[in-house]
Amino acid sequence: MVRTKADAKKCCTTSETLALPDVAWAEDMAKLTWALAHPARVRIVRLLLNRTSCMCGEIVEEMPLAQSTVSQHLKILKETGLVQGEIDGPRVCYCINKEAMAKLKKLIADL
Amino acid sequence: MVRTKADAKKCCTTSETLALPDVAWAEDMAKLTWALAHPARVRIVRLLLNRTSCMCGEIVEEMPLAQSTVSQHLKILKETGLVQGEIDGPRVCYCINKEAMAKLKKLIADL
DNA sequence: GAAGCATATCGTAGATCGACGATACACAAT
DNA sequence: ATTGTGTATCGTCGATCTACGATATGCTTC
Repeated sequence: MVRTKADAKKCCTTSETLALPDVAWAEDMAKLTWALAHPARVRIVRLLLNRTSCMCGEIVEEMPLAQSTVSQHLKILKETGLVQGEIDGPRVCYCINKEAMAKLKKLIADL
Repeated sequence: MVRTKADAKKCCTTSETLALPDVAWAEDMAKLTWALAHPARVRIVRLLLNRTSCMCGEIVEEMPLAQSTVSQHLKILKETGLVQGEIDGPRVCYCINKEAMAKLKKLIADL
């Protein structure tokens, strides 16, 4: 089972394109996936998907994290556009941005 | 347009379930999305998807990064299972782990 | 205006990331 | 065995993440 250089060559079909995908596209994808790259943020998103909307306080109650930490994660989710926050008096009502969600799903599905 | 406490209440349908998703599920999702949470790794994955397989050196050539940096990213992709590396003599042939890829797609699609 | 509640921001500390060059390792060819 | 090539690992540095408590902000109510 000695493998020669010729054998190794077989593993790579050099005729296939190697062109790098668009840098902007990659950054877009990375930004969106990064939003979900932390268990706490995944749980928050899942939580919001189960409801039409949710108050910040309710999220904090369900998470084993300090209020300030949850607020930080929410900020990240807002910055990436996955989540929207609507000020409602002294509270804030969070909900999923369905467009951003659809974009993420499409990006992954088309991968 | 003064909003009272009763109005605020409307924004949240408290009858909906608030049960947190499984922690393990969230960690699973976070691990996989984190693998794509960097533009360089997104580009590498895309590159591998365009080919049946690819040598490490070819990836390095196409990326504006040092060989050691690319190797680090590949290590992360291998650890998350998205990418497999097959030793082929002195070289390593990388390819996408289709099962892991399918799992990621399903996780996102089912979100 | 004062008090109270909900949320955001600040400041900090430790952990991890991301980049690189230098170096070690593994295999092939000589 | 030695050399050369391709890849992985090490060590380091600055930047960023994540967590927290403390504090500021904004709105409502009294």
